[in-house]
Amino acid sequence: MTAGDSGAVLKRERVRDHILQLIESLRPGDAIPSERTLCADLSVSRPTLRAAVDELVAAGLLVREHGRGMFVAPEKITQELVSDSHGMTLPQASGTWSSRLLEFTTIAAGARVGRKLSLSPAADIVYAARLRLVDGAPMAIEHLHIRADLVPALTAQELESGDLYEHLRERHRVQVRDAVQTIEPTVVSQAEGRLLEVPHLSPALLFERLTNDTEGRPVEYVHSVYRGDRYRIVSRLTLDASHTQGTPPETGFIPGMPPGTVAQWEAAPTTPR
Amino acid sequence: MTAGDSGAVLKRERVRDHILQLIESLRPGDAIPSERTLCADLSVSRPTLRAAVDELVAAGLLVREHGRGMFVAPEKITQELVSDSHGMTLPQASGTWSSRLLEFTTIAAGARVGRKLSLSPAADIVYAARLRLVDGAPMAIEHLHIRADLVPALTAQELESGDLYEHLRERHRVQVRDAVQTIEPTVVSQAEGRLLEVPHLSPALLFERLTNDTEGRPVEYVHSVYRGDRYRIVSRLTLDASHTQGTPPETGFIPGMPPGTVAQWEAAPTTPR
DNA sequence: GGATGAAGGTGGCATAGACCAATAGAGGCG
DNA sequence: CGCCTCTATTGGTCTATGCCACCTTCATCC
Repeated sequence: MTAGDSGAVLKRERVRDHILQLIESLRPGDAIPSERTLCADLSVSRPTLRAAVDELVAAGLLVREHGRGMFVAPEKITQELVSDSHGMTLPQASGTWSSRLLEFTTIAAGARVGRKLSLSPAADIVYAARLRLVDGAPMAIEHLHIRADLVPALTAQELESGDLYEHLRERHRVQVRDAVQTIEPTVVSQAEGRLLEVPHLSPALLFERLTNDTEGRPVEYVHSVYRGDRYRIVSRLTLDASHTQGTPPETGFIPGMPPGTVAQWEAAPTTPR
Repeated sequence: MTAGDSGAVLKRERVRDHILQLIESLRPGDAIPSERTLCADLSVSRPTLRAAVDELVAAGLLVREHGRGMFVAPEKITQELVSDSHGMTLPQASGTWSSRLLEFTTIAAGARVGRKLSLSPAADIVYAARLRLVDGAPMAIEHLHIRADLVPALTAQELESGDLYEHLRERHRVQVRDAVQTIEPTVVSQAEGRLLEVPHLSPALLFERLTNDTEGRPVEYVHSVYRGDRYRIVSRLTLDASHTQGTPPETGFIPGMPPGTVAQWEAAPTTPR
């Protein structure tokens, strides 16, 4: 009995559902049987079982601990949305942020970054990689690329403490004004997973931000990866009159965010456990 | 030479980097050597090579086509941020949206949904699952839960065409006013992958939205999964005076989104190919 | 000439087995 | 008694191999 034995009922799925059932009968933190035990119970090979477990780990339902075993994940993040009848209190950003500098050099921009910053590929930029932590726990990896000629005296100290934008304004006479930011989902690589202390291929948010100063010059290009299990974006949407009373376009409307919507953002690290 | 031969340099990583290099020398759509060929070239087993490729597929750099081969992904979504020096034109939402109704029933709310909508678990809700398409291509799966007593005459037709909020207002006398929405990264399940036509475990965005009407009553609870390779969130951030001149808080600031930031959203499906 | 179908290549799924690395616990030694 | 080491267990990685399903191609047949 191998892969494609008619029916499209993958062995992985059967195994996954079995473990899922197992999880539901347990509480967060409880241990589940070892890989080898489950293999025997379900009559599947270990790679197959691991493939099934991989899904559950990626989905955040299970955590693995090398040498110890597998455990039901402490919380399901999708169960956290608060909505207390009237006011809708947001779990406002909590915890104290800190940074650990991973790298800090001045290098040539290169083609890709140069294009984004409207610079020659040979122009110097300050490149810094920071691990951002909340209450000591890793939350994000930030890759900053800043025009070197604008901040010739930028120090490592300034990247490790305080608000970078404030340092830019106070010490370097660079006043940031606006930015364009894109957000998309991604998964963490092995190296990123190690830094963020999450399993390989865990969901994450990828931010790309291009910041301009008051003169319209591109100042920095930031590329960040935020942990998906601890970070979420919360927005309050208000449907304005032009939409609720006007003629909404049949085509081109956006289900996720209705047109004419005014949004207020909060980006909040969610508290663990 | 097996797994942990000192050095922590995983074979997978070496293979991945090799393929990455290969990708960079090619253009989108180009084919890369077959799995078996690469195995021979790199002297690794096929499962190992597949594990490396899995990462690249999950990251959206490579696409696999059963029976045909592996190809460089049509676009690298991380290369699409536009920034034309002055105005910053956004690749505004394009394409025409349509819906395919997957399910449409009236059922009891249950504990979880009931809690979100401030209803008794036994109260009836209209549940609808929709596949949202852009120019015919799957973009998202939406699970809607609407208070049944507010929309007793909701039809399948209304869920398949036009703006739902408009139908609610015009036909059902329900005027939506605001909503709280959370966005977090996730990965698609096997079933979701099939519907969205993306590989299993691909990155995706999970939206949860709770919508209220003008009287403050919760109307609908929506749970949606958007393709990560075709959908992204674009925001324009403006740093206001209170931040650029005031005293930014040392702790509690949010790197992804500076405090005092005014954001204007666009949620844009990215064009394929 | 156009449809048919067999062959070979490709990715997809699964197996069995091996060794490494991290952990926890049992046992021995000081 | 306390510390250490040794061992069993668990997850982590990799190999080698097989079969299946899908796609393309090309030779064949009508």
